[in-house]
Amino acid sequence: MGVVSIRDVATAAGVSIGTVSNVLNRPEKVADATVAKVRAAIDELGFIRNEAARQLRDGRSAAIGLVVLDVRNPYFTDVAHGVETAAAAAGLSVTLGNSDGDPARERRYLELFEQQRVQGVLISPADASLDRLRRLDERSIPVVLVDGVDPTGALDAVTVDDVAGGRMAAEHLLGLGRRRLLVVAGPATLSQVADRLAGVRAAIAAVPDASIEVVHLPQLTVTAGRELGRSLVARPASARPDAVFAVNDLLGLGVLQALVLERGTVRVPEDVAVIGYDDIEWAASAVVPLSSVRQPREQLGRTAIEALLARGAGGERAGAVRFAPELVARRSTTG
Amino acid sequence: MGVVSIRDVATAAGVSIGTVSNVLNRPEKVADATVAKVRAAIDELGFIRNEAARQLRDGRSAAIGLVVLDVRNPYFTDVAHGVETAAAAAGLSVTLGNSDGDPARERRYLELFEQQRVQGVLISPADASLDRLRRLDERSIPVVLVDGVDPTGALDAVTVDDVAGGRMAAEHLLGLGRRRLLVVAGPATLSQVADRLAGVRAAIAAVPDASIEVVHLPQLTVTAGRELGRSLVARPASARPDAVFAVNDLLGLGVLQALVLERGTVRVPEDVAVIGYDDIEWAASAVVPLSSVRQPREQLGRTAIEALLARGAGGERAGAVRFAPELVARRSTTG
DNA sequence: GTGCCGATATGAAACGATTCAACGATCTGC
DNA sequence: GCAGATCGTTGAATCGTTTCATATCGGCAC
Repeated sequence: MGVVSIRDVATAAGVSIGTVSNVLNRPEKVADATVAKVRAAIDELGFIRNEAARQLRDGRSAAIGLVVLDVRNPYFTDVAHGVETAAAAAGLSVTLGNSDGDPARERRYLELFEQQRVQGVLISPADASLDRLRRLDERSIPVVLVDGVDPTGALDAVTVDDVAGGRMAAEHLLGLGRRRLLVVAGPATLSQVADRLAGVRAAIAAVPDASIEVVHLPQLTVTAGRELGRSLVARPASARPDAVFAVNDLLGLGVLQALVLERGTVRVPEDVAVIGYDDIEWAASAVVPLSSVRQPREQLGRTAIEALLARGAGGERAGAVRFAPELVARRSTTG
Repeated sequence: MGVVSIRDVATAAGVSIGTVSNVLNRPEKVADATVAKVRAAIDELGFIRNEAARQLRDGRSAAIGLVVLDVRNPYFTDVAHGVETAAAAAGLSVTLGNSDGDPARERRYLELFEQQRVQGVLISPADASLDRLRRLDERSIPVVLVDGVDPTGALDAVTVDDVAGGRMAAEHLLGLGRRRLLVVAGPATLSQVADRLAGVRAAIAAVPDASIEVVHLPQLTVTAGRELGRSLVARPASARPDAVFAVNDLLGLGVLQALVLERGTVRVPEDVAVIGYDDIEWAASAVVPLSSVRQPREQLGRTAIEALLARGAGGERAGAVRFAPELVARRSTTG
C-alpha cells in the first residue's frame, strides 16, 4: 500500500477524478450522495492531498517565508509569533529561516523560498545590500522588510524608528547626569545598529562635555555581551564609562551579568548605568532589572503580513510603515 | 516576463529539456561546452527550479517537519538549532511548527507536513495520545519523538531521563534539609511533566517526614510562574513550602521573580529554595541565579535527526535513546 | 414526441521537472 | 572500411492535481 492518490479515491468511489477534485474544492457543486461516497472513500483509504501537485498546478504555494537574524533572540520569536498568527488567519503557513546574521545563510533561504514559489518573503536582512531582495520583489515575489528600511524606497518596510530609539536611550542616560557613554554595538552593516548609533550621536552632540566610545561586536548575543562586560571590569575605574547603551537586550543582559557578577568591583547603576534595546521579557527579570527601549514586536509581525497580503492582492504598496519605540526605565539606570 | 521554466532555458540554449536537467543534476555527464551554454542561459533568464515539480516527480520533499511545544521557550529553540544544523548537513531543510501545547494546532501541522510529503517528523507531542503519530509512521513518514517516549515502543524516541531528573532535583532539595516541597507542574498530560513528577515522588517516599504539594498550571511560561509565585507570597509564612521545584525554567524563573520582587517577605533560598528544569541560558543570569537540571539540548536535536535519517535510509530503528540529565546547583538553592 | 434547461459528472489538457531507453556521432583497432 | 565501443544528446513518459469545455440525464413545456 504505497501512497494513495486522487485516482485511487476515484476508483474506490466509482466516480471520475474530476469529481473527487470537486468534492475537495467545491463540494457545493456536487450532489450530496456523491459527496458522501467520495468522503467515505477518502477516509477509508486515508487519502492525503499531494501539496506538490496542487502547487505545480496553480503556480505557487500557500506559504510565505520569514528570515530572521537570530531565532534564539526572544525579540525575533515574538515577531515570528505575530507573523504566524496573522498568516494563519489568512490561510497561509510560514516557513521560518534563521540567517544567524550570515549573508550566505540568508541567501540560501531566499533561494529555497524562491524555489518553493512562496507568496512572499518577510525578512530582517543580514546583508546590507538589498539588491537580491529587490530583484526578488521584481520577479513578483513581494518582499517586506521587517525592522529595516530600503533607502531607495523600492521595498516595503515595517520598522520601528531606530534613530529615535537610540536618541531616547542616550538622552535618558545623559539626563541622569552620565557623560562617558559606551555603546556596545553589533555589526555596523546592520541598519538597526547604524540607526540606533546615529540617534545616540545626535543626542551626544547636543551635550558639550559628553563623550562616546563605540565597540562593534560580531554577534548580538548574551555571550558576546558578557565577554565585553568582563573586559570593562578589568579596566581601571578611571577608564570605565559611566553608562553603557547596548544595541539589544541580549548584549545588555550579558554586560550586566558580567558587571554584577564581579561583586563589589562595579556597581550598577551607581558606577555604570546600563540600558538595552527591545525590552524582551527577560529584561525585567534580570539580576538588576534592565532598562530598555521597547518595540511593538507582535504588531510589527502582524503589520508586515498585512503589507504582504495587500501587495499580493492587487498592488497597493505599503511603503515604509514606522512605529514609535518607548523607553522603559528600570533599576539598571535609575537605581 | 512570467516565470522562467526549464523549457525556456532549453530553447534559449538551443538544447533539449533533458540536457538542461542533466546540467542541473549531473553536470559531469554533459560536455563542457554545453554546460557553459546552458549555465549562461540560466543566468541570463534568471531561471529558478520549481521545487513543486521536482517533488511531484520524485514523490517527496527535501524537508523534514519539526513540531515544538513552544517556540518562545529557549529550550526548544536550542533543540531546534541542533536539528536545523544536523538537517542542513544532510541537505534537508526544516519546517518549524509551533503547537503551543494545543493538540488541535499540532494536528494541523501534522496534516500540513503530510500534504507536503516531508521525509520525516520530529515532535514534542502535545497530544498524549500518540495514535495519530503511529499512523503517520506506518504510512511511511518516520516519526521521532523528541523528549517524550512511546510506551508501546512503536515510535523512535530521543529523550532525557525525566524520572531521574525529577529525582535529582528533589534529592538535592531534601539533601539541603528541605521537607515541604511544592512542585509547580504543567499539564499532567505532558509526559515530561508526569515523569519528572514521578521522580520527585520516588525521592520523597524515601524520606519519612517529607511532604509534597503539586500544582498543575495550564501553561509552562514565565507569566504563569510569576502568578503562582505571587500567590505563594500571599500565603501566611507557615503555609508556605520551604522548597519549590518547577518542571521547567520558565516557570521557575517566574516563581523566583515574584518571590524576590516582594522584597523582604520571602527570602530565596533562606525561606524558600527554588529549582527549575532545562538549564536554559537565562537561568544563570536571573535575579538570584537559578539552580536547574540540565539537558543536552542541541545533542537531542542532532540525535533525533540521525535517528530519522537512519530510518529513512533503510530501516534500522533507533528505539528509545536516552540521555542523562545533570544537576546544576546555584544560589537559588545553595545560597 | 421534440426541444430545451439545469444539474451533475466526465475526460483531457496543463503545470515543470526528472529519468531512461534509444539514437547519432565520433573514435578505436584491425 | 567496418564492427564495436564510447560519449553526448534527445524525446517521451511520468508524477498528482486542477480546471474547463463537453457530455449525460431527467424533467418540463409545448
